[in-house]
Amino acid sequence: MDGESLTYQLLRLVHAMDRATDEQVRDVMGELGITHALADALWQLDPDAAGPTMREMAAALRCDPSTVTFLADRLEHLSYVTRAPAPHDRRTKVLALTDAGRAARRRLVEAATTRTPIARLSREEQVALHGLLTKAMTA
Amino acid sequence: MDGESLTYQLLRLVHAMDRATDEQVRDVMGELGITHALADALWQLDPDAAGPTMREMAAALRCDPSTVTFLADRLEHLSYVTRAPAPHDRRTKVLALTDAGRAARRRLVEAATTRTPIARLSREEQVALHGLLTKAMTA
DNA sequence: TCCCATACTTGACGACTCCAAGCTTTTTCT
DNA sequence: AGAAAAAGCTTGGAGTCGTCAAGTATGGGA
Repeated sequence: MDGESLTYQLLRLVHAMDRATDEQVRDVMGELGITHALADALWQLDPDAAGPTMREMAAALRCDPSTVTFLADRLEHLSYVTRAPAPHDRRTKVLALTDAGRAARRRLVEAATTRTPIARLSREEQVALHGLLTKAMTA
Repeated sequence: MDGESLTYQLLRLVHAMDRATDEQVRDVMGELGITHALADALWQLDPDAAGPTMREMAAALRCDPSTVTFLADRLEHLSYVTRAPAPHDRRTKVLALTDAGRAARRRLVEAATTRTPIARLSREEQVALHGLLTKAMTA
């Protein structure tokens, strides 16, 4: 196995792991009445920090701002988030989790972290994995 | 950082790495005239092995068989794949890369493997990463 | 032969995504 | 201050993606 095909194998493994985790969480998304894209958006909302603006959410999701409008509409309708104009700049809308949204996000994170293939690794292995991934992503 | 949030961090890292790789390849997909889903399908076609049937492709992509019909239509129209009935069972259609398809796939794989954040790791680190990911995925 | 399972296709519908255009609010320039 | 430019969000249109249900053709077994 030469260097190129090792990287190729790693790409496949990373992709497979990401998809496998998604698949394990599908039933929870169904129970919450949300889709994959909505779950991604919920995932971005930190329960303990100030909510992002629409534009910041678009940057985090790497999508068009108008897509965030579409997603926020649905999350708001489900009462998982609120969308309020910022006091200092009324052009921007700030997204914030509701209590129901926090509960939904908690269920999502709980299911993902317990069911992902990563959970099968020991703590030492997870620490090693964290080191390698962090190095690759920040180098 | 407790065990749960370590797993959470790892999930974010794996997801971020998968997305980062996609993003680095976007321009190549544009040049090839294909979308993300079509690139995924092309990625599944082994240039050195017998092509899969539509159904096998659907299983590999974890999607509905009718979606493969849709994707194969476009790949065939772009002259990247052929779709021929299998001789022994004319119900099944076998997908195969054309020369142009092989070239397109090579460009895709080449761009992905050289631009992915994983490529920043040394060979030893990649081997370690491969061991950890394989263990998680097969355990 | 008749029945049924398998493989693919088609049509319908909803979800996702981008782009271009429009509106409101803020900032900048004169 | 007033006009112009910029920023942020929303709307409308189009194309892609994905599933489900129904239809067609082929293969296999009673």
